[in-house]
Amino acid sequence: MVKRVKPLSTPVQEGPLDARQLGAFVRARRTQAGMGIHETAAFCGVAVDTLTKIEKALGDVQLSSVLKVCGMLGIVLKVEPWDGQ
Amino acid sequence: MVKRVKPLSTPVQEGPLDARQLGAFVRARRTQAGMGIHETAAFCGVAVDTLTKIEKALGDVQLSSVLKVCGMLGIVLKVEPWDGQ
DNA sequence: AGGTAAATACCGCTATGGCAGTATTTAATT
DNA sequence: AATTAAATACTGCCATAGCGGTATTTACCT
Repeated sequence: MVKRVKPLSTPVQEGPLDARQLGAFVRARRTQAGMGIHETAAFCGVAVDTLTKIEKALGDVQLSSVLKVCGMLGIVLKVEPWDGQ
Repeated sequence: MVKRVKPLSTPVQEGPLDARQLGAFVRARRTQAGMGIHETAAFCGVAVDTLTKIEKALGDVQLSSVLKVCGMLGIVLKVEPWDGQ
């Protein structure tokens, strides 16, 4: 009777990051960690609304919110260098 | 007598991306392209204020603004996969 | 199918990001 | 040092992101 969060598989990114892909990564990471939305939002220091918007790519969000969530969930963002490293 | 934009070198990123590093990448990319702030803001479809905030990491910005700027300048953001690709 | 927890939807309220336009300061080139 | 464009600073307005709290819906588990 203990309800669990169904873990999603890590998406494969091709091309530059967009909001939808970012959301997929966040949701995958969260579910793989077995965490709920409310729990995770509190853990990351953002509102449930905000985390939902990130995961579902609804509307817009602040960069700081994205960085908070990625930071707390251990999602590493990289800029691909356009010249030799 | 034609004033030029002084090109900055591409920064080296270590660790997860933060607002300051992102700004450095954007400014490096813009100056390497020989573009001014006003020109670039218009080209990217954001206000001068917004581009300045991104480059100097002042205050906060919308994710959509960041993605617009990165997209137009050819800056590629990647999520580092946490399991085998 | 029923019970239970997670996810989503809804509600104002407040804070602030985004914008255009202009004025001012800074800095690159001769 | 003078010139001229780029960069920054300032102003006000509007739109909306962020928030907590609660209510509702969805979906997992036995």
